[in-house]
Amino acid sequence: MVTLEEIARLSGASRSTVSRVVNNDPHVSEKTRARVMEVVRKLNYQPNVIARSLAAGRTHVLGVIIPKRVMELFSDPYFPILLQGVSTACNSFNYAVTLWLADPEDELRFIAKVLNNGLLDGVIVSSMVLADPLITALDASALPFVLVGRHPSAPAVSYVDVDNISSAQAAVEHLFQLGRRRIATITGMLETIAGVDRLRGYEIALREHDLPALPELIQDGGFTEEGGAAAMRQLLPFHPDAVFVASDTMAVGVLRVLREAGLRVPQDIALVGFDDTPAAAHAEPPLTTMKQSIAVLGEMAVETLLHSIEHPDSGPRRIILPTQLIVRESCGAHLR
Amino acid sequence: MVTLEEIARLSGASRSTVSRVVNNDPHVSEKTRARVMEVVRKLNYQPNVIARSLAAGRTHVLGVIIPKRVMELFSDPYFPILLQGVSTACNSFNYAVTLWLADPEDELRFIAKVLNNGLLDGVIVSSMVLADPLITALDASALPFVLVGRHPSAPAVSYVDVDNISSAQAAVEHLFQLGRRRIATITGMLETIAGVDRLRGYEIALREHDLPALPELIQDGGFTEEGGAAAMRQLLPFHPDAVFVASDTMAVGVLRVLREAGLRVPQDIALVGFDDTPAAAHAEPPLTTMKQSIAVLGEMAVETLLHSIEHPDSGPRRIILPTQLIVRESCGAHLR
DNA sequence: CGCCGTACCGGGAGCGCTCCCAATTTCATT
DNA sequence: AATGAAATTGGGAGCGCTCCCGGTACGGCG
Repeated sequence: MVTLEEIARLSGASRSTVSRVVNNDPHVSEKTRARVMEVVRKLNYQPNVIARSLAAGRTHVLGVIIPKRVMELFSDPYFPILLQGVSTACNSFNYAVTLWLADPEDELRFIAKVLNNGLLDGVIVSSMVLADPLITALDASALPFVLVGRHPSAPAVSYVDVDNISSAQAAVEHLFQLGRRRIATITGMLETIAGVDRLRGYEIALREHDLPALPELIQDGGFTEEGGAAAMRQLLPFHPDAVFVASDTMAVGVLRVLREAGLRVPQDIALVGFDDTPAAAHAEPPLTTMKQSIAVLGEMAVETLLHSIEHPDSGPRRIILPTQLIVRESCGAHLR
Repeated sequence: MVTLEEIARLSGASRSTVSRVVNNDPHVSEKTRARVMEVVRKLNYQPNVIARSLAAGRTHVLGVIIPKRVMELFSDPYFPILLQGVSTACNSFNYAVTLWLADPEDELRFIAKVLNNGLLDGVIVSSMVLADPLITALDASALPFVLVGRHPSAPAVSYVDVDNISSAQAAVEHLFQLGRRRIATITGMLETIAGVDRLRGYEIALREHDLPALPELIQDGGFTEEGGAAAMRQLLPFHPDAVFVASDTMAVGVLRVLREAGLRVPQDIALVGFDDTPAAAHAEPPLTTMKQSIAVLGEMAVETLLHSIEHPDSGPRRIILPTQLIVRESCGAHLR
């Protein structure tokens, strides 16, 4: 292993100077810098990140914590895209990402291990589960962290999110504008705040039109394609003329069921989804959906986290990214 | 931060003794051990993994490298499940996992960074792309690594895989046994070895029955659901009586197209998939498929890697996990 | 009672780096 | 040419731990 000391010896500079060169410290003359760099390049020297971390007290490693249960939702492109955003941002800031899949069983042991072992400079938590003990523990620790998705039980923490409530409301309102009146909804997993918030938005939209939220028109689809299909089957006997589906993945399942039932989308029943995953555009018919930029969500999470690492006592930051209704065919807007 | 030294001071033992206790070294009397442990527990001491790594020369961190391009296949449950297997195994061996999404652009910089920075004790590579420069670099470095999926260009390395060739062959043979003769295939991404091998197995099965592999009956589905659907549309005019689909994810797309085309599965056309993802059982009709235990693949990768970390000069190991044909309805076996 | 072997324990060195402070050099200014 | 400030450089301490080596205590044996 090539060490700083060795570079120093070979370039005739001191360990300190080499360190300065490697770290782009301006207090080095151009001449020495060039001399040192040559040796660095020749030996293909790579600073040992472990030693650096120990000395500097920071590791340049961020953690992403994903509860195992949430991992089951991976078939939804949401998480992969989020991870990609996180990874991209980390790369550009010269940070590394470590992925932690939290096992709910040994949650406690896990928390202690992650928070105190000194490996992480900060963590991004995509806990979506309400009342997560992880959040409490994180809040009590000194480790900087940011949530992806707001969290009601953690009042004063940083998070990055979209406004699920008003986005859902807007999606439903769009259906109202197109003349639909018997609007159902298929909700996401209701242990997640996104699931709850999107339901909330649906209810508000109905209330604005002085309509009651009928229990038979609200079905849980659990954020999976299968769940969405099952929920739609429950809905069928009640003849909704439109459905707000809380994720595109579920909407794909819904479309399948409707096709099997011989219902035409959007003539017989209109559909609006959420997320704008790639599948939405390819669906048959193409899905009208509320777009959120999941990758950007991940990137912003990193930026927010890095900010609170650099400025430990700047207060919490909340970042709300915009959403946008992408009108395609499943809502029937093109028919009018 | 609680340090070893502090525990030592408070428990009246030396730094060394505390270290021994923490690391379960047997050369400590029960009395001192108990005394030390009490303080450890009271202060909730967690060893600093960074300092430990520097001193011990190993980090207890494994890397999983996934090329960004492969990441696009995340909508296939394959990767999430693989990761879960890796994560589970690491947890049980007290290792941490860090996920590296390799950007093909700055591949070189990336490789240097990962291989030499000292953070990783070893890496698991799920490169599926043929002729990957990563493999070459890894091979040249001293870092232990194991591939998930064999790699033809890397002869003497450890890997964990299933026998894709003979598994595919068996799947196609099953269709022959059921009386099908005009058997088509939808292949996976042919830049991946799994994609190539499964095609290979298909060809062998045909040859065994003295049938030529007709180009019009071989379509590329790229391992995605959409790709599978598109490939099936290409196949339709040639009226196959059976299709071997190289992944269940693609098979789901295929089923959709067949339904739209008014073809009955399995009466008009039989289907066999690959993987046995959860979707296979839920498909309509339930999908006959060649099952591989993806999570076990991940676990074995970890075990293999740890083995070669502990025994640096034990030769490479190749582990081939068994596959199993799961007969459901899409192949038509239940009709006979 | 003295000796030796074993079990247990403590301290020093060192992992490769950063950071601080002090020493040295350079250079503009009078 | 002398002076002082600024730029550059070098060395030491130390991050929290492991590992090695040597020391002490204790027991059994002749």
